[in-house]
Amino acid sequence: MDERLPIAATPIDRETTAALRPGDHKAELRLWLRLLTCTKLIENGIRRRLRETFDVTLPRFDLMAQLDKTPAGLTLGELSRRMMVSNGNVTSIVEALVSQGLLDRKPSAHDRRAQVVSLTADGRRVFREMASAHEDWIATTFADLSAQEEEQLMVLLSKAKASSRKAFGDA
Amino acid sequence: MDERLPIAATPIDRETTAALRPGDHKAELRLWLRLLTCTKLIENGIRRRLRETFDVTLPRFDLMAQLDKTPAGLTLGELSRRMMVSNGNVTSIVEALVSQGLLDRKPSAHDRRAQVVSLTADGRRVFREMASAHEDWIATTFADLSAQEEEQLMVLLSKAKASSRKAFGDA
DNA sequence: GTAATTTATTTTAGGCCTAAAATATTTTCT
DNA sequence: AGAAAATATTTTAGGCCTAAAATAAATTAC
Repeated sequence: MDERLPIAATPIDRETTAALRPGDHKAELRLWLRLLTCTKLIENGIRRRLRETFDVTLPRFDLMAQLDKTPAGLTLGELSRRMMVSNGNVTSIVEALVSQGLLDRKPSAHDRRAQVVSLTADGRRVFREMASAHEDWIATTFADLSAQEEEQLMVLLSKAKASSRKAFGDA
Repeated sequence: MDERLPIAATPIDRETTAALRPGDHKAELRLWLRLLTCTKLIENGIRRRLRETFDVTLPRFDLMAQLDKTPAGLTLGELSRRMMVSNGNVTSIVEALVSQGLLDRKPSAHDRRAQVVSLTADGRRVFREMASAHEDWIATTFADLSAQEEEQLMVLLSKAKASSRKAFGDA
């Protein structure tokens, strides 16, 4: 038997533990799972409310939100980048919203490959109404966190975001 | 003009500000968007790596992860609840994995309505290999956060999770 | 014990999503 | 200018996802 000190019996921090067992990153795994659970929980809740209250899907709402932030309109490619979904996906969501009369779609002035999409007057009116309710639902979602906790969470998520970008590359 | 004190000029905390403007919850909205961005960033990165390295989809990996944690197997309903996706969705993912020989599917001993799904020996071997790489990718994702920051993030997300559950109901 | 309700799963219809290939246009290089 | 590379979008094939309806079996309430 090994007669040396029982190092595991000494309380040591997690970094050291990880260093002793190079392949063990259970803490990070748990963190990721919690992040995922948290997001899915909120996402599913918002999705349900949007459907029940306004009969709209979450992706369509999200796309409209991007356009509301940019009244001049966005190209499909920019929408794709900002929403972090594929090009083809944006094409079909835009198609649906255009046919509902909520979006306007016109060729770009400078680039004949590109199309600029923007909210119609009706789209803007509809979106603003939904956004107001949405904002309240989100507020309720975080109701049990203090302003300070929200701020801390914001800061930590920013770090996680930066770290992730570095890990996976911006491409 | 109103001659009373210019209350907005006094530095006050955000809670108070919110109370003065009942409909304003921009801070929570930004927090939610950051949470979503962070999750999508990691999810997309992991999805890409799983496909490139193991030619497997993320939902299939996630389902196998649930079963690896529970060697005795799970019913489809339990899988659905734990993965927070619909019943029908689980049905089709299980179908794909069974036909790949990675999952075993048998009627429940006590309940003839239910089916118990578990990893086959091959499925377990394949999953363990993927899980090891996955764990490393996740570790890299959070590499720029200290152990203390990870712990703080974990705690705050737990609070957010509890708050969300309360807001949306457990149903 | 039978009827009503609940629970587990599957099916259906439709929408979201990705990756990869195809098309059209613009930019860059020489 | 002309060829090559890059960019914007669409299309295609296939998988994920939901909601709602349909089955089938178990449980609950008379």
